Amino acid sequence: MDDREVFFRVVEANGFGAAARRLETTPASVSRRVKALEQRLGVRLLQRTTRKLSLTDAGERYFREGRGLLHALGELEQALAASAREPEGELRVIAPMSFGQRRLAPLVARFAALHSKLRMSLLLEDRETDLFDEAADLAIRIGYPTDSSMIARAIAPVPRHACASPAYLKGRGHPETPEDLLHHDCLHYNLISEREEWTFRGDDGEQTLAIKGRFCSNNGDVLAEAAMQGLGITLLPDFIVEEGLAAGRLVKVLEAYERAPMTLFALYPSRQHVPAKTRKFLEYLLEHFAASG
Amino acid sequence: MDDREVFFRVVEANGFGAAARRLETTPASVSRRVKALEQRLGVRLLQRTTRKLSLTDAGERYFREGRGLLHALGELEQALAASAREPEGELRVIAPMSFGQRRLAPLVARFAALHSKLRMSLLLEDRETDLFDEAADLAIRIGYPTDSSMIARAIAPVPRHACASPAYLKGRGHPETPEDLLHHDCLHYNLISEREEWTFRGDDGEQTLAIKGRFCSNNGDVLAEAAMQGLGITLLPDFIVEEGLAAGRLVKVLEAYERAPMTLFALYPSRQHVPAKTRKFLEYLLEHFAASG
DNA sequence: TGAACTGTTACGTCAATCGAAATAATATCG
DNA sequence: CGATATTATTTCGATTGACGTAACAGTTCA
Repeated sequence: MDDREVFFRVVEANGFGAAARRLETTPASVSRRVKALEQRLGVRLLQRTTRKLSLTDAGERYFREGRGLLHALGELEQALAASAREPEGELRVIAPMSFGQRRLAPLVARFAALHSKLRMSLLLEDRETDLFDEAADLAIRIGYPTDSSMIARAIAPVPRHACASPAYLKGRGHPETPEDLLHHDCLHYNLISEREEWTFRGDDGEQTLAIKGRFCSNNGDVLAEAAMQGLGITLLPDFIVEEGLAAGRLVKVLEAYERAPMTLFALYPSRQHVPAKTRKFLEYLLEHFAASG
Repeated sequence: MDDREVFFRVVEANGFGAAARRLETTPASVSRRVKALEQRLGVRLLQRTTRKLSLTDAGERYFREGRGLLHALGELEQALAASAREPEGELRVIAPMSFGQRRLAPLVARFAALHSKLRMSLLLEDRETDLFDEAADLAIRIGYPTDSSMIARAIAPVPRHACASPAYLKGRGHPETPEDLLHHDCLHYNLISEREEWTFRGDDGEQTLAIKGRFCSNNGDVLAEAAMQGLGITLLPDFIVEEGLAAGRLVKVLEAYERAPMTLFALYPSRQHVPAKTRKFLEYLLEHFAASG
């Protein structure tokens, strides 16, 4: 409690004892606080006998003008604290392009609809962006967390499938085991990992293959499109290839093998005092992806 | 130093270390203060890496709006402290009627002329007034201090003379010794002391006489006038009787005897944090009465 | 005159705060 | 690419400061 606040309460309560009761402390403490304030200002604020109390000129002015200022400051601080509880202001989210367009955008729109005080901004970029540079609150990533100064919160596993176009498979043959991929053109996604390696697990154990190919991109849709054009085999999240699969333009391969786990992550700056907007959005994401499997 | 101030300085200096240097403290302390403030508000204000520093939404708003408020509060406090140094506002002085009219009024006027920011109020009352009731800063008294909760500052001795009118002395005779007064009508001033006693000191030692008379008043001019009308002998300050003496309407008696000391006092509430207006006026009074003997 | 009330002071205790140094993390420079 | 310098944070021991209790002083009211 600020000394100033104590003084104002003494004036309001018109007495040290009364102020002490309202502040839930002792008259001794109140007396000391007022004394300390007077010492600091070098001005006597209250003229006091044991029985009567009156403001000096300085005290009168301090009460009249200072109280409003301190009160405004308190209001401001309370508003800030409230902003930590109720989402408001702007929530800036960074996400990969494909995932952002297909999965995040509808969620973001619905979340924004839930919180009228909140403005949302969804930045889709297929590169590792700095949360500071973009002044973003949250980054959605698929793969593995790399930035050690951020908190990485796993949201959901990302199912993937290896696929290719029917035409490609007709020409190059169906791979039946992971090793068969070594003789295929593989379309590599170069945002998540620099190493061109795919990992599969089947009945015969886990295998990591240094795949090769003639085409790579940092955009899943581009890879999917390349696959549909017959450029090779891709290993992409289901949400990217599901359209192509449904349309028959892509066919799953090596379905019997479990693909290396990929995870949908949210990265945010710190674990202490996460703003409500960020926290609530995270909860919303978790809820949604838990429900949708 | 307020935690808030520390935070604002960090933002201004754009760094904890830089802020620490300006505040003449350690980065450790600054870090703790900011952390404490964030804890108190429940909001993270600064997003910090070891290298970069950026304001959160809350921090931005707090800095933008809060800084002005705290600054205004600081300005106000500084102005109050200054008011303790330079006389301003209203200075309310209580004084006895006769002394106020004859001696104080010109001084008050001249003092007010010296300080343009000061308004002066001179209340003349021949009774023991409460400084609180009158909201006064200073009371001038002649005699002895009685109110123990006030500081009594002696300003100057008050010379007095016993006088009577020539007519009275012609009819009742000149008193040659203090004891002679027991057979005279004495005009008593009943503001200063309730006891009707006068004290004289001569070659033969000190004598206190329980005087008696048929007339008393709480106003010196009334007593002087009564004396001039031949009602008896008065013992009054020189500033009251000097006109009558000069005009020959009063004559001094018992001049060889030293009268009991009376003193001009100033009473004010407390010794700590005396406002500049009060302090300066006291100094002015002391200076003047030291010069005029 | 005594009882009840009010603000202040004294004092022992305990927690908050401080500075110094160690630590962790990250730009920058060779 | 690795070493260094810079920056924020944490730890630790010591000190300072704040608190409540209780005694005190002065004032009002019955």
